[in-house]
Amino acid sequence: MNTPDDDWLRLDQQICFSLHAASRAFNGVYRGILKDLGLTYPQYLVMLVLWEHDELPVKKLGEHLRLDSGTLSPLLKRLEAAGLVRRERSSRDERSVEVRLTEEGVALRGRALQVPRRIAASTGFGPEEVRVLRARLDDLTNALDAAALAEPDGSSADERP
Amino acid sequence: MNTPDDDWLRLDQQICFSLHAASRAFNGVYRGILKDLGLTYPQYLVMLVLWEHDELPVKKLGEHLRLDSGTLSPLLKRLEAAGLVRRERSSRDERSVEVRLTEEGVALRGRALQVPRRIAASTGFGPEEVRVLRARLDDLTNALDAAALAEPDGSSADERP
DNA sequence: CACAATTCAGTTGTGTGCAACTGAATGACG
DNA sequence: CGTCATTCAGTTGCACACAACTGAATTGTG
Repeated sequence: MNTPDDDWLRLDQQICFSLHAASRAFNGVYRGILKDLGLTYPQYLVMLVLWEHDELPVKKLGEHLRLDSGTLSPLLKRLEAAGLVRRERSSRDERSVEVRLTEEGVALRGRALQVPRRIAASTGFGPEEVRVLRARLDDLTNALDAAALAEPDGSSADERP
Repeated sequence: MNTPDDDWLRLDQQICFSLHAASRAFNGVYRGILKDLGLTYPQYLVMLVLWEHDELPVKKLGEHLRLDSGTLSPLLKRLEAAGLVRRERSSRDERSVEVRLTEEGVALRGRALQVPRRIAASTGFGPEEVRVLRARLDDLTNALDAAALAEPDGSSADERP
């Protein structure tokens, strides 16, 4: 059972495509539902974090979402333009920018409460299935992240002083 | 255990984030490995399809990958600029454009054969685990696609005057 | 205290992904 | 045969993602 290279390539096509497609399909379903709130999917992710924390520096936000400032900065500017968040440099540390919800941003949470319900209704997934799926995806992410750290490319690594 | 709205929102945060993060982590691992081939992840997906079919109109390519011309046209132009594919309008149907591999494109397959092996090595996933994961992701995609069709949105539609 | 290394947000450039549109070619139908 | 709808690739505009960089603030070290 050697599983020749050709078969591996075919299999890779399938898994690559499956994950890519699943991600985009998920995005698409949320897009339709979030349109009512005037949010994109990544903006919704940011708001979910802020509804939990209420006030957070950009750095922490990025750690929660695994996103860097190159993605977050313009995104937060758009959320600010929409009146949902306010950004102000920390007086403690002038390098840091605190992101906090406006009243409008807090109020939006009320309307967002129906989103998970609509998603669940759309997919027919119950809380248990969601939990299982989430666990598997996290396993995958952890494996991939570990792999990315272990083999950043070819050779020249040296990441942790 | 009625699972109040607040808990649903928290759960939604987790599954949203998990899928989003998994997709990006996957992308990141492939990015590192595909850099050697000079391909991006979506370009690799296109090449995988072409290695199977050798010649395909843009339309069919889009059906295989669930991508539309808005995404494929510029991507294919880049692959053409890289010398991997050639695009020529069909003589049968002047609306259609046939995409076919160049010799270089065909040759790249040889170097790509090591990609799945390196991915597998990076993640420690065997063929069986890959198959199971793929099946779950396809289930998810099918559920989400069906949901997207069933509930395109709700209000301002007006798709065909 | 001075000065180099680090941390942080932001900017720039490239490559998707998708909606909406354009324009050319084909097909359907009276 | 002529007109109108449909099909197809391509373009435009917007919003991520991410790498690489900038510039300001802070920290660590001597």
